[in-house]
Amino acid sequence: MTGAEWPPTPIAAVQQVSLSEEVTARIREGIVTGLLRPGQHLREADLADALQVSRSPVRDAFARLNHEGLVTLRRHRGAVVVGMSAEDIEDLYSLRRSLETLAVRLAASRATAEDLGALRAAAAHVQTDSEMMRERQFAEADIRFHDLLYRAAHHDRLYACWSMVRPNIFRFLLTRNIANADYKAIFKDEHSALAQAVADSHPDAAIHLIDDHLQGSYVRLVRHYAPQPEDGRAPGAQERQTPLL
Amino acid sequence: MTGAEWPPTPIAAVQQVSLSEEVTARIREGIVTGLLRPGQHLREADLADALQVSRSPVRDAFARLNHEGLVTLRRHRGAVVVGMSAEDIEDLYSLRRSLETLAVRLAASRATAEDLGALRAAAAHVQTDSEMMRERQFAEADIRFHDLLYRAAHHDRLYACWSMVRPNIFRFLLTRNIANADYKAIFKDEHSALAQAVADSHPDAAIHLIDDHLQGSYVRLVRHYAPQPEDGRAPGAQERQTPLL
DNA sequence: CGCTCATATGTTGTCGACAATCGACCGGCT
DNA sequence: AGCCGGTCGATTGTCGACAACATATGAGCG
Repeated sequence: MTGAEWPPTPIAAVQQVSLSEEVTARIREGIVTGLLRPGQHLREADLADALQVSRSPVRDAFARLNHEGLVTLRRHRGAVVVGMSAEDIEDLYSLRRSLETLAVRLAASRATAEDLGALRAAAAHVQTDSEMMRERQFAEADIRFHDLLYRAAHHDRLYACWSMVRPNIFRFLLTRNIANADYKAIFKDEHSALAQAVADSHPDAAIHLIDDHLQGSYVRLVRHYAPQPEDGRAPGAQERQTPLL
Repeated sequence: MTGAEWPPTPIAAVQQVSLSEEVTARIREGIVTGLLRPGQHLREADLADALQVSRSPVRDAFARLNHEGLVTLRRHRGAVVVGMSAEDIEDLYSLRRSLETLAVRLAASRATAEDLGALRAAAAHVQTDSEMMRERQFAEADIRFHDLLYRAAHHDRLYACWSMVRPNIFRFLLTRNIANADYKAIFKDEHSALAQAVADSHPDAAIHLIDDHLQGSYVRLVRHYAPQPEDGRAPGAQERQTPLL
């Protein structure tokens, strides 16, 4: 009994999101969906105008997105949306493998009953309406499962590291069309097996599974990378064509 | 030829530090040295007054220190200096092992000649005036070596993760009196061997060395933890006795 | 006497404005 | 013609003030 879940009917606590977090989410959304293109210069005043807020929350959002690696922040020169190169995918996944290996090992010993239930539910949720899911929902479901995996590790700093990686993975999942039927089946099976290994407290098995899972995910991502045309940073002349948000 | 080092005489570029970074460094210094005690409530206005700046840089600093895990930030309730529990040490070192294992593996293949030179110099620097070094300098030298190790990996996001861990390790090194002659010799030997393995491009050997090195460091830290009296968060009544900075 | 509700206080979140700084453009000199 | 220095516009970094929120305090009631 953790004492945190009451009443039994899971009424989600109204999350009092700060305006900064809201702005951060909006801009992040714009970046991961591709509305804000790589190489595009983001001006605080413009974003503040577009979002009807002051520059302070926008400034705060830039700092957070910088920590997440979605924008680069140069002194007195503002924020620039970073591009996604093959090296980025490689770095992201090498880091993710290190982090997630630790996560599943810890989860295998620290996960509570609630954690395991949430994990199984997330893995099953992909199964239930697997056919009708659009790319966006599929990417969200995938991210959600791995997020629960990290949460089950009960390691705040590890989760903070994952929070830096997560938006980038989400961005990859959205831009590469990763959501076809084969992948869905693969993900469902692997997620379920992973949840089972964690539930059974078999860290070695779980580590092996997450390693294969991430390796496969990485391979599929780089396979989809080559046909992707013109993903580097824009030439610079046509940066301001798209509206800001 | 990287083209970044000229003239041959290494004139350090004057680093234009933002006021926010300066404030961040000051407060971080106060926390790691123990001037700002665990559990102490930090008010933006007080810090701003003490440092003769506005609240904006202090606010920015709080956000950074929150990312580093040195303070916790609660909505409308400000920042609180976090304590150092045995679980923190365990979590920090489990995370550090994952990160640094990846770092040395990458460094073994990506390190440039300059990286290796800096690594060897840092390892040797501990050797040269090993006897006269005070705890503070020793801790700085240790951190500096590992920092160079991460830099040699040329993995920005990995380095960002290390930047979150680093201040905490530094804090541990300062509060546990880790700087006696034996430890110095151990660190010198292990750092040198590590630098050599990286220089020889032997990732497996380097991984093994870093694993042992961190394991030994962890054991020494927890050994010094027990005799440490009253390190948890203060009872709350005597929080404001010490001056702010 | 204990509990609930309204008030009060202090702190943070947000805002608009000023000033410092950076990059670009232009004129003058070698 | 090429290079250097000065000036200008644009953008960010910092500031002080206001408003919103959370907690603490005290009165009223059962």
